[in-house]
Amino acid sequence: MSKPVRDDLPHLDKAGRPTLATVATLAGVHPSTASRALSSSLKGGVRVGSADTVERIRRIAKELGFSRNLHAAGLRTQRTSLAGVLVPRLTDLVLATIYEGIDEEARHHGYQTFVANTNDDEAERASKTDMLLARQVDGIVLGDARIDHDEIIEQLQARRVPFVLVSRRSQHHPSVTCDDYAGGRLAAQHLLDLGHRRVAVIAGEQYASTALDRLQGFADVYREAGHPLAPELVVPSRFDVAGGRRACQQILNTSGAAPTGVFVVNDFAAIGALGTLRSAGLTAGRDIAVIGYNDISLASELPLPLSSIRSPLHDMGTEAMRLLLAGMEGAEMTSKTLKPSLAARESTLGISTPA
Amino acid sequence: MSKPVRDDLPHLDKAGRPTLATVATLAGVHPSTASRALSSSLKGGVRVGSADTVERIRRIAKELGFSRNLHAAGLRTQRTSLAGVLVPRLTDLVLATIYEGIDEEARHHGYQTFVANTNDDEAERASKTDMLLARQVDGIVLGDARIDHDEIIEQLQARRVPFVLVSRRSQHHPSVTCDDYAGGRLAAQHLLDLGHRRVAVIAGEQYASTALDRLQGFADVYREAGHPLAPELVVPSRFDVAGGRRACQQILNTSGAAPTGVFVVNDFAAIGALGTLRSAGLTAGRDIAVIGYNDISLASELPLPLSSIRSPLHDMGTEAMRLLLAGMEGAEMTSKTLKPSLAARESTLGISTPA
DNA sequence: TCGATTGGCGCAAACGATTGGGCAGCTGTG
DNA sequence: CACAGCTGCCCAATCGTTTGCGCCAATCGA
Repeated sequence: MSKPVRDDLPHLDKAGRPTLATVATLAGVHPSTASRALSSSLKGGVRVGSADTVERIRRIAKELGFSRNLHAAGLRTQRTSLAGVLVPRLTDLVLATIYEGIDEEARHHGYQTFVANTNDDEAERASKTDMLLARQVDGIVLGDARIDHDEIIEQLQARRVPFVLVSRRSQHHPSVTCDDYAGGRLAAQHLLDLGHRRVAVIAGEQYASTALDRLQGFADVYREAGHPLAPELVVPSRFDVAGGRRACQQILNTSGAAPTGVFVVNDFAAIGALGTLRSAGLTAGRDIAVIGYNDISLASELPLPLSSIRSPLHDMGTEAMRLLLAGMEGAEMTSKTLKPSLAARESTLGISTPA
Repeated sequence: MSKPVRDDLPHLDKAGRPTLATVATLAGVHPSTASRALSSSLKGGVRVGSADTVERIRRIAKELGFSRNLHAAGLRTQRTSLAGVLVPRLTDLVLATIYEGIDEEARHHGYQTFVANTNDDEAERASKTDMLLARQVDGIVLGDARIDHDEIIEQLQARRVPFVLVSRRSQHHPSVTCDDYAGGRLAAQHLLDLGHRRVAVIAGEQYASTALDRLQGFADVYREAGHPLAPELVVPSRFDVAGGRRACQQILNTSGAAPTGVFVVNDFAAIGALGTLRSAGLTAGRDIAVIGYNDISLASELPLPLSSIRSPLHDMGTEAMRLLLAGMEGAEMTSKTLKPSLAARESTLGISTPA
């Protein structure tokens, strides 16, 4: 990086770090000249000084370890190179992976991201959104949209802040999602092919389009095949391990014929379900088939490898950011849908004993 | 939140959002008065206007949905209320959990956090640090410190930026960590108590104090017990699932007597190891004991519940932020060490077949 | 009635960077 | 030699907010 800051320079800021004026003074030019010299690398060289002046300024800036105050620059230019990201929780690996995609793409385009958890809570969503706006973000990626009436989205529209939804869609707003309906159908067809006629669904949160669409696709396939789902075997749940555990318990407690297969709309919840089944003395893959959703990296490595629907999480993030970048430049924003695929493993195929 | 922005107001910013001047004009006062009225809630009411003026200004601000431009404010006050956080990767649940603790505590004290991944890569660490400094953060939490020579830390010291390490320690720098040495000893004592004499260690990255300390504690107990570790059974690894898988494969390939137990310094790597064992036809908990580290929420829910050393991740985050806050106020910073504990489960205790 | 005190606000200068406009000094041409 | 055109840089305004200083009017005491 750079040499330590010296203490005997002109125009240092209060933290003792060099400012543009420091560089300019040392180079014997006006701050405006220094500004142009340092930013001409970014913009096509219009109105930039002579080659040796530019060279000298750049060298001095580097020697000083100067880095421009992005807030001051943003104040002047009205652009912060900041994109806000709102997610339910970063400890949810699914969202963390999407976020990494978002951030990666943002950096490739000179943007930085500011991320915050909302815990799917309305009050938190509102306050975190306000926080992002107070930080003057140039645009927002929303990872926690609600399917129906979403106040936050309306706020953003009213304030004309460019935004894009990711993972979850909401009405006609621009979004990048995985085709959850198709994914639900994939899961259903897989279980159906294996001969499962009576199946349960651990259905996730009912305000999330992901959960709803996956269930819808799944239910449609079973209905079309002449085996409509039993309503008591479709139970909502949280998306985490504990949620899956509870929902699975509820299914096991249901009277009537036990299901031979379970579709869990989220891998973490599926792991919770596996835990419950184990506690109940059932072996997944033999006594009951279990298929999850998202195909997180753990799924294939579990002591009992979990069948799952793979969705391109990282790509969803990068695509979402790309769409937002387009939107911030005033382009039309058209939603994008990525394709899921099936990853069949022991939890549905049965247990293969290796040699 | 607030009403939509009107278009016919004075002094809107370029994005059409109201500024302090908008509020002031509508309230018929000078911007400085408005500033004082709106910030007196924060600071003990010195030099603040009459009660009804303040009231009127606050009401108008709320009606307009005014929120102050934090960058402009920071420019003036030289304090951004921003803390930077550097972590190896947010998709590592361990770091994500620590980060949540950090962020939570920060918000309680009116700070926001700006987080970035460094992938434990020196170049990325440098550029992300520069980025945080360009954003004028008031302090930094480093979650990716190197045990030995750490350039980033020296930079921060030279620039007099308050910082604190979390999870990993480095020399004498202020840090909040879990007592990894003690944790390593716990794991060793557990395996020793169960009768394992020949054990392997999947030892993690050798630049991280967490990995080194855990191994050291583990090795010490075995040495003291008269069963020093076989060097070929101690293999470094990445911290993720794939890293554990590879390291475990290497251990299985080792000539000589096979170990009866494995200590993996990280739960994700432990899950990878479980995958390898399963592929090799070995059943963890019966053929070989496996114990991980961190006790992530999944560990207890796995089809084969994983024994692990629990470390208070969330608390480490909050404590780290507390320490940083103290440091930012100029207080002395003294490192803190939290205590780990043992969570023994089937992967070491053996498989209990439920009724 | 008048001077001293004080409460309530306004004024203007910052903070650090950017940028349109403009002013020198140079070269080239007729 | 005069003038146009160009190059290379500076000037000053500006972004939105904060804050030391000081003004004005109201209140009080004598």
